[in-house]
Amino acid sequence: MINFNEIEEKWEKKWKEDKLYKFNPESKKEKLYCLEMFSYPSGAKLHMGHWYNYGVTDTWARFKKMDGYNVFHPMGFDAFGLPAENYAIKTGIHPAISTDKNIETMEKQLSRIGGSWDWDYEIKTCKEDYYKWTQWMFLKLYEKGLAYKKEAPVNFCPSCNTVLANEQVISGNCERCGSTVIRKNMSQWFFKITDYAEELLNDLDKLDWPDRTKNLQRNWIGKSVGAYVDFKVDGTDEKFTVFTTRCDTLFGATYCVLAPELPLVDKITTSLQKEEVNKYKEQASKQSDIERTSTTKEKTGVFTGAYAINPVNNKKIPIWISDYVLATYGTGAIMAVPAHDERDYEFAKKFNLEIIPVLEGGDLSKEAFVGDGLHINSDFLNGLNKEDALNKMNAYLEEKGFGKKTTTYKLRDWLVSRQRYWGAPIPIIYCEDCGVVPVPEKDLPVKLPMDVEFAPDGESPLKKCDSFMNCTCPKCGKKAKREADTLDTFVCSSWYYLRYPDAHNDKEPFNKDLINKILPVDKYVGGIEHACMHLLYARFFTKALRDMGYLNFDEPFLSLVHQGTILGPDGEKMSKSKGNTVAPDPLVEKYGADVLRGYLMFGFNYIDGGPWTDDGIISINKFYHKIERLTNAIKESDERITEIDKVLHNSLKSIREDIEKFQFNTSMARIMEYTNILSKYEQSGIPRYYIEKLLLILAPFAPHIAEELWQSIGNKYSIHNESYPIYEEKYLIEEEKKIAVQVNGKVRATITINVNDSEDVVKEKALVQENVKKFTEGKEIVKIIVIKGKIVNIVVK
RNA sequence: GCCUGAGUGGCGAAAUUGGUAGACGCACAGGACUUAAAAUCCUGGGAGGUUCACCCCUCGUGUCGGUUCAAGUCCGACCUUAGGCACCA
Repeated sequence: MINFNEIEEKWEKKWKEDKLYKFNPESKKEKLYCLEMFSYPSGAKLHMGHWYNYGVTDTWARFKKMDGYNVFHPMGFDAFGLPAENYAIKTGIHPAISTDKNIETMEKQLSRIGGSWDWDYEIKTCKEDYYKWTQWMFLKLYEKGLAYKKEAPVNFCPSCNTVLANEQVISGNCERCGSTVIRKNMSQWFFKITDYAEELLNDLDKLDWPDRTKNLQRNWIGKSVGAYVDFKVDGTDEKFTVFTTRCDTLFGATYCVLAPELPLVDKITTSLQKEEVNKYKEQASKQSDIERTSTTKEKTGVFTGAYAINPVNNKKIPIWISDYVLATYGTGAIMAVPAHDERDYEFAKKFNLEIIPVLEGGDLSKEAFVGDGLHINSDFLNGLNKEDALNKMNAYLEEKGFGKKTTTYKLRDWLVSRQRYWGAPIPIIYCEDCGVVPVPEKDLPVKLPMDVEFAPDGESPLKKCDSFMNCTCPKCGKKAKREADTLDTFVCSSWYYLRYPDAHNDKEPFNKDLINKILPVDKYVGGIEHACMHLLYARFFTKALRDMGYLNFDEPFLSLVHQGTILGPDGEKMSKSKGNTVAPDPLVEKYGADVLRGYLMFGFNYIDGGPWTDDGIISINKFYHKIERLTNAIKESDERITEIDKVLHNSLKSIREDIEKFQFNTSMARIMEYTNILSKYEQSGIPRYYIEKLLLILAPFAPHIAEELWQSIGNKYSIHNESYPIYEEKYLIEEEKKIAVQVNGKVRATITINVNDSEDVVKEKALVQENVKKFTEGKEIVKIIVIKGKIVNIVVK
């Protein structure tokens, strides 16, 4: 019996030496870019998730290569980021050193998977030759007005001591460490992803992505169509704009509410109310986001003393402030229609504000009526339904200049600066005379200094590094200071797929012609947790670069697959604290990489994942050893066996279809069916032809074992340069077929039909069945449905 | 509350998209080989009923209805569960 583990290392070495997986960009074959999300080089060993993602996707890539595609399949590391820095703070080991070491370990471990990556295209985002171009990206976005700095209330993680993007705040907590995020006013760099909100939303329709993921993005972008309506502040020149999705209820607006942070609040607050307003403002600013947005919290608010004029009826309505209105959404101001909005109703009830119904229906003494109803108390809208009223009001507002139709999004601009060390420095210089000056392209990269004190204290560690901070202004030559913040690592990963095909280009981030040939990525595989982060950011980058003329495609990832999660044997998510982790390494040592890959493919629905079982992996070990035995039963003979041919070609057809769908469990099942039929002939010997087919079929699934056995039957190295077997239709045609005969939808018999049987013959065959007769006798046959080659259903009364 | 998925044997799962539910495998049971075990091979199997046995019958894909000659698949309502969003105006 072969020791799988031993032969695997032998072949991996040889494949590497021979550069078996060398990508040839000049190839005339159709290109296919297969990409797994690259990983962070942590100190820990590869976990089951890595194997599940990389091992299984590799089978797909190998299949495509054997099937005639010019497969581009690179690998690299997302090497900047907090863990290395935190590790450094703890141990004193510099992130550059620990990261390099981790990468080296991971490279070794990855090669043990037996992946068909071409390592000549490897990327490490923390290296100068990469982050130089990350900085270049920043400059290009800056040039285009898509990168800007502004003072704004931002999410700050007190534990990581840095700001976070909205996407990195998971229900009020830091995505990385789980600490409660607080709000801080800080001057920060943003990317204007909101400029692309509409396109990011619309282009989802073009993508072969899971619906789940598309919905997450749609939800996150949060488009909502409504109108801006301008309100004048009574007795002043001030005015403000509210956003509403129901401008048709404008006649029911009985008060307005401003977010407490709005600058306008101070301008309009009457002296009588000043004290109360200030007190409320202070209170509100102290609250965390979770406290503030809790739906269970009772409404609070304060009257400003000022009144607004409702433009449609010139009614004076009071202006309040309340924290239930968010400064960051819409305009930070609303018109309140308490009769038809639950929140406004609650607020109005508490503070005794007027409630005017403008829609028919409901019982306002109990609650707000939020359903649909015909308009009342609404002048020219009376009697209209929602749709008509909206149209009419929109037209009216526009005509009178009171407001206009508009669209808002929940998506906010992407905050990219971080007050941490281990990241790409932002290529910006501050000059007293010239202001904000971008670093000229020729001066890139702005090197990350190595000798830095990086204990985080809420300010960038780079700030304390004089040799870094002090520079001369590129414009006027005077002394100047550098930007001390670094870029979020999500910026690095937003364009890495563009760098791979041209990873060693030192003149530009990529050659335009080359990447337009190899991109977009045809198959992208990774976890769903990146749905509203990496996957959204990368789409934004692609679109922005397209608009700058660098790319001729709109979307980076045409087809996306998420692997599921392999859970611990207890059905819980694997975690060290629960002690339910299953490490790949010991299993690889015991059974080999192919067996582990095989079980990961066979034992789960790839997209669902599921709990690990040891029994499962044993069964694949048995299966591969069975293939080994069958290979030993090889017989030099040209004999063809019809029974085997049928199974072979049927299996081949299914295997192809299933691999296409990332259904490796069923494709493995078909291989098993084929081996089952072969094993019937084990004693008498199996003709070479069938053994070769078996190994070729197996090659993408168990690349090492297939290579070894291929050689053992005297074939030429390497099996991975062979073509994947193709099925022939003629073997799929069944001359005879067993089909079911139903009476009133219940199966009562099966009959064997011939392909050439006419419908009448089939009916005849069905009706003469004993058991069919039993159920039809004495009854009237209403009709007989014959579905060709599938079923007969006799309807009786 | 809103938006997505998911729910099928003891277990992992499959089902040509409306056409014999449970492919393939695990575990299990019986048998063969063996002094014995391991390994391997063969047979069996959704539940219940009937039968010496084969046949056959009833029920069966979370629940309740509906459409259809025919429903795991389509429609409606609901339950459970996972994930996302949530005072978004």
